[in-house]
Amino acid sequence: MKGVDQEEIARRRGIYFQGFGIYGGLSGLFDFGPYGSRMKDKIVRTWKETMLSEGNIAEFDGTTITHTQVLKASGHYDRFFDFSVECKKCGTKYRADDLVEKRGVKVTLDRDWLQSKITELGIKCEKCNGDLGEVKIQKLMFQVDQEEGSEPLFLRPETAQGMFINFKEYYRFFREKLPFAIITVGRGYRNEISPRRALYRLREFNMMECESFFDPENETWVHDPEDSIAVTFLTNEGKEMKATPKDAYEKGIVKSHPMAYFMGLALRFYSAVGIDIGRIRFRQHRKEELSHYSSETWDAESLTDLGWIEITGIAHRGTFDLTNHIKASGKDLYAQRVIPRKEVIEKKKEIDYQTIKAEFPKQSSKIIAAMKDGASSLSIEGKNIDLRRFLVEKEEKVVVDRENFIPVVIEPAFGLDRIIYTILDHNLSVREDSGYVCLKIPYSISPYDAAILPLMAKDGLDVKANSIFENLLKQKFSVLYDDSGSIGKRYSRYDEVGILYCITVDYDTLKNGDVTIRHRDTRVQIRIKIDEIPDYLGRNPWNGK
RNA sequence: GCAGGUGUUGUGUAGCCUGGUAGCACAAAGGCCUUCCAAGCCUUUAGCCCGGGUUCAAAUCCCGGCACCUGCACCA
Repeated sequence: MKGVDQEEIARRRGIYFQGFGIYGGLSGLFDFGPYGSRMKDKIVRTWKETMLSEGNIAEFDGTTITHTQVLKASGHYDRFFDFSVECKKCGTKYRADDLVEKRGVKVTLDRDWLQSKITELGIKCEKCNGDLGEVKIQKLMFQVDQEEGSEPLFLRPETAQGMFINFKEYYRFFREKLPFAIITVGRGYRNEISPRRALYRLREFNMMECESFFDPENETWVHDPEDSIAVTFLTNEGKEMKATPKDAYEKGIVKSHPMAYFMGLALRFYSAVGIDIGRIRFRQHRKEELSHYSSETWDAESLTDLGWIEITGIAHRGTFDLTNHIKASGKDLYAQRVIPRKEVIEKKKEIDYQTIKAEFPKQSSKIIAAMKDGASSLSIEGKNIDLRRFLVEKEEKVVVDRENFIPVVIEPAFGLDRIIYTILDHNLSVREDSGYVCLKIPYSISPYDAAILPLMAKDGLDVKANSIFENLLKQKFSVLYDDSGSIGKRYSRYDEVGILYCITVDYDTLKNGDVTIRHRDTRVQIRIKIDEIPDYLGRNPWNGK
């Protein structure tokens, strides 16, 4: 939101702030404070509820330290090094491997090799023809060193891989039926060259990822795409139109049914956490922007004071990941489909043990061993014997009703930190009359259920308020108690961190046993009985109004 | 990584050019007052990014480092 410095409020109010502050801070690393941690938790909970209510989605919680083989198979390892070289004269930066490759030379990803090739080929700056400097290595993944001499490990650059390599566990869990999906909430790590802009580009970030698996012959989700929320779709051909995910699928804007479905889920989730759907659009990746494995990718973008930022990527990963893990691990990560039952007659050649024993009673074991090794002849007692005559052909009926295939994957990946940034951006508003800031987030992601405030900290009001506070805590409500300063100041304090209800204990409370409940957005107050508070907070009757 | 800019209590900032007690506002804590939307008064807590140099004296000038911000480049 323009006019409000989100970062300043986040820092002052303990929502989020730069990590390692007392040591000067480190860019791209942010911590969540007392309010932010709780909000983050509730956003994650909302996301999980949205996803898990599909019925055929299950959770996975994997490690962040990752086996190197996984990243070699996934292709990350090869992109682990970025070789850059800079013009000494004008400062233009190039990818060293690109420069060499452009000259038709097959590239070896090695610094010294690239350095000598550049010298050998006499490659100069493309802009000013100046001399190029030293080839530098940028590591894009964080490396974890093990014992000296052994292979290093890496912190995962995405949470997805754990869900691919454990595909079979989930395939069994879902009793071998597709489609199903796996979700993970966790951290990923990327060594960004220049992480900046608060929560937008981080080196350690929170992701909520979903990997859904389909039979390529039936790429359909179990429910129909959302048809009640419309947003703008921007295609890679530059077309722009307003549509619901269902429309978009039916009109062929979005090719994949599940992809359209997940767009709808995303919209439902955004709206549940208070993101303004009017400031959301889906943008299709251009051909040259697509990852090498993807045939179709859509980003959900939100409009914030940083401009349009990507908050979710929905990518068609095809069979890329499972295929690579099958190759690299040699393990079975196939799914099976039922096909029309057919009987196949298989011809097999078998060893005729009886004849061998009858003809060569003493050498039979030697002959059999030779045949099992695949020998076609053997010399026994000076005579060369053709072993092929001991093979008899047999026919066998085999019933085939299943076949293997590699499932295709559609991945909706939500960037939690950017979603938090968007939520704050869309919900921080300035009151017109006072100029004070109010964070109008939904109750479901509000950091606390309510604040309990005595009108004044005397005449027993504080004692009464405190007993209400203790009582609500016992009933597992998340509440705060505050008796400092004037009542108006306290209301404002909780408005700014998005707490929806302030419960005030005043002089009538002592007489009548009731309190006032004040609504954050409207500032309207009503009176209810003390006993009714739990029920009221549980029902949240003000939500959505 | 390059270029430019910046670093002063919890937050926002003044002071730096021209060296001499580090100031303001808000926030926070304690008190007085106050019967519902950041009231007032008194009191208090708390700061010059780090290291070195120049100087009688450095927030201020010089050197080095670190960090952050913006642009460019890079990048899921």
